[in-house]
Amino acid sequence: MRRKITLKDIARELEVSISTVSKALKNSEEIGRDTKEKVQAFAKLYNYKPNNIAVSLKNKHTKNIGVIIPDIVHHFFTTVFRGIEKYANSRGYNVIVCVSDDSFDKEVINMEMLANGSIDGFILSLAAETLDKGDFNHLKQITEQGIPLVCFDRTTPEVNCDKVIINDTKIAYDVVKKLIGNGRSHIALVTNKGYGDVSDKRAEGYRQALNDAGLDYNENLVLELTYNDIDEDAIKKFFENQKVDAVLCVNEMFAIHSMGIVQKMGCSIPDDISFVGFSDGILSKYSRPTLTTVAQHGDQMGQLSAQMLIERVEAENEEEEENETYRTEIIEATLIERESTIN
Amino acid sequence: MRRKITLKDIARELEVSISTVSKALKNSEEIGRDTKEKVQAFAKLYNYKPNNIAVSLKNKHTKNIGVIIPDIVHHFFTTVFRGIEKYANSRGYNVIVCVSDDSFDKEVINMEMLANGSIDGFILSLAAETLDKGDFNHLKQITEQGIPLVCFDRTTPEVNCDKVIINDTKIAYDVVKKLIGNGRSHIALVTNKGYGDVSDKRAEGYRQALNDAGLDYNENLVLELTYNDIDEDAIKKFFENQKVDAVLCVNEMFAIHSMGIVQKMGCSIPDDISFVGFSDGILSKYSRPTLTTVAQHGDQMGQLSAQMLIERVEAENEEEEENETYRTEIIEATLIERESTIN
DNA sequence: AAAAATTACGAAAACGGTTTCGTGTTAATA
DNA sequence: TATTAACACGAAACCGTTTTCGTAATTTTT
Repeated sequence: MRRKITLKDIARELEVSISTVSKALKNSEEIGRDTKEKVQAFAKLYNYKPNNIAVSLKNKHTKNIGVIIPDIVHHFFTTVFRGIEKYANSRGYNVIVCVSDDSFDKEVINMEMLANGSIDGFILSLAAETLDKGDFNHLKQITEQGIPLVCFDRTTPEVNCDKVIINDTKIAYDVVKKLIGNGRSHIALVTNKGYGDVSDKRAEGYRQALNDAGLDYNENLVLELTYNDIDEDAIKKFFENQKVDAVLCVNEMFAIHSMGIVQKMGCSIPDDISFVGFSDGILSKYSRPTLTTVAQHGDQMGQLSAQMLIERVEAENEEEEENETYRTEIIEATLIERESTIN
Repeated sequence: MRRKITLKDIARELEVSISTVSKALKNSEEIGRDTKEKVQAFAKLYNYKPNNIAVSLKNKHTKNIGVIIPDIVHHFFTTVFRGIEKYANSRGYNVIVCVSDDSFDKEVINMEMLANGSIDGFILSLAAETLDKGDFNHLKQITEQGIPLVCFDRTTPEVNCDKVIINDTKIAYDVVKKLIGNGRSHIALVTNKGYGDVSDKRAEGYRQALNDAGLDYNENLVLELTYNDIDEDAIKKFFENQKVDAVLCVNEMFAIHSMGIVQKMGCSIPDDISFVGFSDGILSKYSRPTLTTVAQHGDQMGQLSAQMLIERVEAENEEEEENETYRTEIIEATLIERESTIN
């Protein structure tokens, strides 16, 4: 087993000083032609590569970014992650991922683990439990320490940092408007039981669209479900008891389950009921009928998040003064129309 | 912005030496009661946490493991990753992910980036291009440097390292045997165009089962597709020209696409044709009909990989002598029967 | 009371780099 | 020829820890 070669080894072997070797490898003007060539040749021969850890310690940055997401087996987060990884890599950064499992405690622990020098900045999407709890002290601590933070999708107004979100309210509004335009008037909303921000915004858009069209907002047309434990009976009852001709679901899963159930009940999609979901995942493309859905452009979201983070990280390195004005970038969601709606 | 506090800061503030602080925080017997309490209280008050990078440099291990996978927006890899992350985290390790995008070059670059001190060991699944090319020098270099390596799923006999795979051949054999038992005799195989190992093993099981049942292996019953660019016309022609009453697909995508096409052709599933896929992903559960599929237990695979890696990493730390006998663990795949087959 | 042992701490090296500054040698200038 | 500038390199500090070893001061033992 050949251990990695260090500057010291090269210096000893070539009978020069460590600093000379270091400079020679950086092609410094300080070092003479011959010495440089000698050192570089030797380094190449023995495949010298600087030790990342040592460089990090010295330079006070790691070229690592920490990503904390609620779940990884989840199409949307996965696409965002790919965007992050792609951009980060292109800038020479590596990505450390931790999954919070939608747990507040895990989110806190993960952040603390990474905040002690392992990373230059964080990208995260809040755990459901954190959102429920409304406790964001761990995030505030991070930002107070001067560690850059970018939140995407599941964010909170309570913490000051860069954010990347989609225009949830508007797109939900547009979708419902469109359904109304298609002649639908009994439009249901299938949403998440009690956790905030994203679902709420979509619900808000839904409500506004109804309102603007002169339709009443009817609580009975709103079904709340739990993502990880979808209650099929509740769905069944809901559709048995309400007259519904279109459904907006805040995610793909709810849409797929609901579609399956109303189909079993003998309804035809989209003739009797139109369906629209959120987050254009793999199921939407392959369900029967295929599902009209709001694309959240996770890849783009990830890339943009990474870009914002890295910009801030590198700005911190250079300038002393910090720019305390945080940006909130909005990615335009787009509707992908498929068989589950009538155009 | 409160910068992170260091040992030096504490030492200065409390007018003791850095070593005393370090020892006091570790509850060393060397340090007197009073001093210890004073230091610990101060550290707690200012929320002192040791700098990971410095500790890594000193201790020669990072508590990071590098994971290199072909794709992250892919259910199987995603579940494996979750397993890795879960286990690693429980052992105090963090996970750095790089995606190779099935590209040889990216795989090499990513490994080199991480191999310079950033990680204690690798877990990887080979890029398709690497498998095609048959060039594994980058892996050999890694192991020669004494960096532990665990390969999962897409592995190669050419490199000596720990491996975690499923019993591809046997499960494919069993599945085909079962299809035959159900009275099917024109059994097709839909496989990957030209990349090795996993698909080949499944094909081998397919062949053996036919052979053992006295059925001829018929090349015309084997369809080769490209994962990222599925040729629907080819599928259509295939099923038009061959009499087929059961299909084994080496992945879920191929199965879903094929099912859709034969359904459009007027075939009934499973009455006319049974379908079985590999890797129990999200589509299998929600397709119509639901798809019988081989579960690869990605989560378990990930956990086991992480466990094997960490064991080796920590063994390296302690003992001087290395254990050069590598293990290959086999995860038992299981068939999940759904509507696409007759039981 | 002298010798030995213990206690409690500090100095310093080490991990592997980067970078500033100083200096001896040669080349250019006055 | 004396002075200055340019060149080529090395010493040493530094990043933030851990850890070995040395040593005053105190306590215990003879």
